[in-house]
Amino acid sequence: MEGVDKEKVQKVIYEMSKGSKYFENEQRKEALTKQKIEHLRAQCAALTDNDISHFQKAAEKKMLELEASRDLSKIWLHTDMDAFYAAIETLEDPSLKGKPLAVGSMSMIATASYEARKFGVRAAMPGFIGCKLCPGLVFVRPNFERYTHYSELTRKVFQRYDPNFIATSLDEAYLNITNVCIERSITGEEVATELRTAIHQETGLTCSAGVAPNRMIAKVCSDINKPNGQFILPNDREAVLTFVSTLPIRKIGGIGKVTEQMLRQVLGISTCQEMLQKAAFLCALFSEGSADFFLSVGLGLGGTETPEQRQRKSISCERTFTATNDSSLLFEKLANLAENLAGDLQKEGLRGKTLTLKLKTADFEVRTRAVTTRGFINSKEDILIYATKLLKAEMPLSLRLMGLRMSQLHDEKDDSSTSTQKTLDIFFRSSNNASTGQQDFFVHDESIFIPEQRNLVNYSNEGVLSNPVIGDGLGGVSLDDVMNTEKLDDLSVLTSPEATASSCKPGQQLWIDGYICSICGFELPPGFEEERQEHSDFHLAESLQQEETVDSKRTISNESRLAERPCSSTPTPKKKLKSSKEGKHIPIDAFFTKCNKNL
DNA sequence: GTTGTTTTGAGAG
DNA sequence: TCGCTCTCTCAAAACAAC
Repeated sequence: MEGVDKEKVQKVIYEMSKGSKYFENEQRKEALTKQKIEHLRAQCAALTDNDISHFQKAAEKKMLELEASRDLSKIWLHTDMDAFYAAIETLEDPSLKGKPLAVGSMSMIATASYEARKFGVRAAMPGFIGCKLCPGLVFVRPNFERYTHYSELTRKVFQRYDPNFIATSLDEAYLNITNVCIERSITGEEVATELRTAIHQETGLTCSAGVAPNRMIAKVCSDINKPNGQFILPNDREAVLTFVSTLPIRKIGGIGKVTEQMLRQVLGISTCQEMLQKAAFLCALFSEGSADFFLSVGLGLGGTETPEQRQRKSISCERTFTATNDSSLLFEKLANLAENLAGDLQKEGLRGKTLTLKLKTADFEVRTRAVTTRGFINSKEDILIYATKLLKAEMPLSLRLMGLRMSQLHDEKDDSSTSTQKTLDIFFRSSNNASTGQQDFFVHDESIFIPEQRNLVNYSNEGVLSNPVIGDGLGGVSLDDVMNTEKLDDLSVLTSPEATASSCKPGQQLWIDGYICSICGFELPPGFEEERQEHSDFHLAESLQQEETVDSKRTISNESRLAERPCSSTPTPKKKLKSSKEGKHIPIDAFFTKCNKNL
């Protein structure tokens, strides 16, 4: 921003931050970045002339390929609303007009008005620093319903120019205006002017626009004449190359503070064009994907086709709070998060397999710990079981943020769920579920089939349930249960040897209808005598093993229980390799292959 | 033993 | 007194397949 005393702003930010835990963490992160830079420098120095010549050839080949893919036939427009949240608040309350305004709180500013920006106040800045920079700063709490309403109004306008426009946030969108330009014989510039006028008429808000042959450049262009302006780059190769020749790499979406530092300090790259000059080194030092991206940037290439609508890959929630090491408070917050996440999953009809616990310590260190469950889950109770295990493994610690994310999603509406029918363990489990009502925690044979659950089954409690049947994924686990280690570990009774042994007496094994195993539901027609015998032996061995281990398991101390970690999570140090028996998942297909071979 | 794939944690944007 | 949500990438470890 012009007129901002950047030095003064930097000094205020430094003075306000130094000595804080946040600041210390930032320094830690900077040290890590320096390490990365040193590592890259060493790699660079180790390159021989031969290496460089090899990578130069590879880079030239890649650049030719990329150049061949250049498409100048499309016209893309990027729009960005000006200080969107602040502008809406001013529109709704005209008394705010002309005042330095921050939408957010003392903790964090989401958007600042242009009057506030003159003082150096900006988005993603803590409110208390904003106050210091601009003593008269007016704060307004965010009102997302309001912003969504206005966003919808802008989208109605976008729709008229490109029905398949790509909204990247409430206030930004990409429009492919090629057809509009052709059909109405007008230029991209005329479309941009018309669209911005329409937005203003229909919302009372202003926006900026950029027009270019691809999305990457269009986004850069929309920032050039902000606020309430536009910039048009013609669909001409030379114009594009001239444009990027002096363009600082930091202007490109995807190149942030760390990448900028690495490219500048290791290879001396600061403009997009310099990417091409150092192409061989980019290919030598970075992964293929990264190198391709950097070279595309150097050539001014970007997306020109409207991408297919992507499916959601994860769903999460997280909350920041006053740092605490009070475990009861932390588990209470965890329960709230589990409830929120379950609600969101159920609202969208989704279930997930991988649960990730995110933690931010009082020192701002961020950790994630994940567990992959055997089946798809979405109930608060199931989520809480796994989340609690993950959190317990990290205790004790002082936290200021916790979050839960579910990934490897599966749409409930799509019940084909082929992925759950791939392995014997799931096969066995599902057949047992049918008779017991259990879903995710039934263990037929802990040592073979369910390594993730070993922390649940390695020790059973004194009180073994006479009836192992528990409803939908251990429903009804209360906060008290979660808080109480003993109670939580009582869950092991679900998978206790007694619980399963009672249903696994080999002598009672019957082939229902002549081919369905009454214990696990596995189907083996008469004629597969050898396999049927093998199958019976398996259940016999299983039963004997369980009986043998019952007593020893009961004697395991509480200490060893606490030392257990969720097996699928990967805390530091990484989990040990399991023995083949412990960790082996036997693909059901493989079993059938074997059967066929024996025919 | 080698190679390819998946999982996990970390971090960028 | 420094947020929330989501996607993507990378490296290393774990694991499967040959």
